[in-house]
Amino acid sequence: MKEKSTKNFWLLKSEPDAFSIDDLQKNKKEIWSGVRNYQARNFMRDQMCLGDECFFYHSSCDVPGIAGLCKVTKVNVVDPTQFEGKGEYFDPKSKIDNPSWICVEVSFVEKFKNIIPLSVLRADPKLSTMRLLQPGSRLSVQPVTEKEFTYIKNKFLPMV
DNA sequence: GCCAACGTTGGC
DNA sequence: GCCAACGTTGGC
Repeated sequence: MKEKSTKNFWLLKSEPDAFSIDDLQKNKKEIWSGVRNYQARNFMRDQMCLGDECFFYHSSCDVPGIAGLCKVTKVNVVDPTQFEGKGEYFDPKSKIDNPSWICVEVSFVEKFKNIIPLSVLRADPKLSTMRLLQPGSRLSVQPVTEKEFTYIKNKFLPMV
């Protein structure tokens, strides 16, 4: 695993009430803890590489959409919240010497002046195959193709 | 607040 | 290993 030398691209969802792009800007970096979905974990554990670029997506809010950019600055991070007994993300089945939940650390890159709303992404036929836009796509960590990533940056960033 | 889609759990 | 019940996600 993690033998790829090319850069990967991702979309990370967060509820801005809990943790927003502003929080990431303030903190500079953050451990992407609390993910409790195996598919999402597998992406982080098996495929994310140092330097991978990520869209920071705001979900469950007034205007869901892409709020900014971050990048992967640490891999194979043991999610500390799985061992926090009283915490929301405690996992009694996880063992200290064989942790179930592995994540990454991401660092702030850029906050867009204006969010790129989900509705606007959805209105672009060129993005119709994007994973985020598929019905019932709930994965909080999901891959984005390089094509999609650069297309979105080129199309929207001059305006936002 | 509704609800559809999806993931997880647990009995059998 | 099936599948029903339940919980969660997240847009609207």
